Amino acid sequence: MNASGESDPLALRKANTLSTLVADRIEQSILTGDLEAGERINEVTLARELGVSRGPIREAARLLSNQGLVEFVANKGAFVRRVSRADMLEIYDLRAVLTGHACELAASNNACDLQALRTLLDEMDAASGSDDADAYYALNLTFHDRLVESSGSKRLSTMTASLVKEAHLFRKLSLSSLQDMQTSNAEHAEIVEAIAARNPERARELGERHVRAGKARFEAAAET
Amino acid sequence: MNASGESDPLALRKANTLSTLVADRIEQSILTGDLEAGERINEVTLARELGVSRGPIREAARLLSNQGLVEFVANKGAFVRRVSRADMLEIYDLRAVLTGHACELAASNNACDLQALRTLLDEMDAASGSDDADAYYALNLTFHDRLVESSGSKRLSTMTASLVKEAHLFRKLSLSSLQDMQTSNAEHAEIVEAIAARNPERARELGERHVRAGKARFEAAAET
DNA sequence: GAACTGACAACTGTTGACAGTTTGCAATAG
DNA sequence: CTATTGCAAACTGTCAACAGTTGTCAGTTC
Repeated sequence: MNASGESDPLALRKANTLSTLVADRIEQSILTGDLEAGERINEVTLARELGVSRGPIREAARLLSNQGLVEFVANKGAFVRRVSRADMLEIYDLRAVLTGHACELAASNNACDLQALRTLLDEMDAASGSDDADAYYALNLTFHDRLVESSGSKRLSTMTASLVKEAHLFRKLSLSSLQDMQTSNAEHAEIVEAIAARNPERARELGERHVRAGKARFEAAAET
Repeated sequence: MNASGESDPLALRKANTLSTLVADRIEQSILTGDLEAGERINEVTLARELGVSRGPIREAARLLSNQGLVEFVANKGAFVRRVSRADMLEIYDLRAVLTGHACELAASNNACDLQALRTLLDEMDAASGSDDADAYYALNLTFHDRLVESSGSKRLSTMTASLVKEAHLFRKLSLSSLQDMQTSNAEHAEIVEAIAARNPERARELGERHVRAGKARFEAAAET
């Protein structure tokens, strides 16, 4: 609501720099679809809109560029990344491999919060029980987030997060039939089990297979 | 007045923006050790040195920050990333997984330039034959580069490149005994063979194991 | 009527200046 | 002699103005 952000941002300005806040803002605009894929990010317009100068905007855009959300063209500016179907398949493959690795590490670690993961499993069951695809979708995201985080590898987390964000840019269809949700969550449960059982190989295999299954679902749904 | 800037940069300015050139320059300074790990990047000094203003410097730093070479602290500036031994192990694990994936893809693709890879194998053999660790090191880098590129996945390439650059920051020891070079290149050859034989599973397994072996060599050498 | 030319408008790239924060040093109190 | 406080220099964060580029559109020519 604060187009020229007042109370909240000002408090944060002590820790975070303006560029960071602007970056968050742009990121949100992109992920909510407020800024469409392929659209140019007009610096002066955005600067006026947010009540800052162009400097922080440019820095924020640079920050997002290496995260894969934004693309730069010299003398033409920053464009919201356009993600093709081929990109999506590539992203799924990478996520599969990284998720598998994360699960392997999580199964070897002591630092995995199984309780939290199991709670999310239950909540996702509830969501699919009431056929609430939106809720399931959100829970699924946080589940995968937690899963990767429990690997203990920060790099792995940021890599995955970046890929997930990029995947968001492909908006054609959000999938999730009732059937899909149920099988997906069954796979989740198996993964958590393997981690709890301290079986790294199996955890890896299941984690990788789960994302590959997601890729298959995507491919099936995106058949045109 | 560009301290050691010549005619070349001016020609490139048409295509690339100043920020990009500055970023390349900084990256080089970091990788050659000109800028030491943990050192702060002084904006005004660097700006004066390169004959540009602070804007491009800041943007370049932002560009490098998401590449893992530079770290930002609010109101304190940009620091050359400090890479610990634990970081190195984490990086090795990730590289192992990604390299495995790259090999798998390369074995499934038609777009793999086997000829180039084999040439590199020979050159590395020659380098280890004359016990030239530096040459081997450089060749090894390009070999892995080519290998990952032949996966056809651009994202995979940039991810790996980023990790490799980060690993460069850990300078303690460059490893490579004669023995290491020979075994390492034998592994390379096996990988190329598997790719040529169109055996994705084996290629993946070998690629992953090769980097893991590198990790083991690193651990053995870094024992203090 | 179609193709080319040249100016104009909109935007990005870059710069130099201003404001706020951090840090090190020096003076002072205990 | 040590600890604390206050100041000043250095540096980063931000801004507003200038310079160069790109794309468009009217005018001209064939």
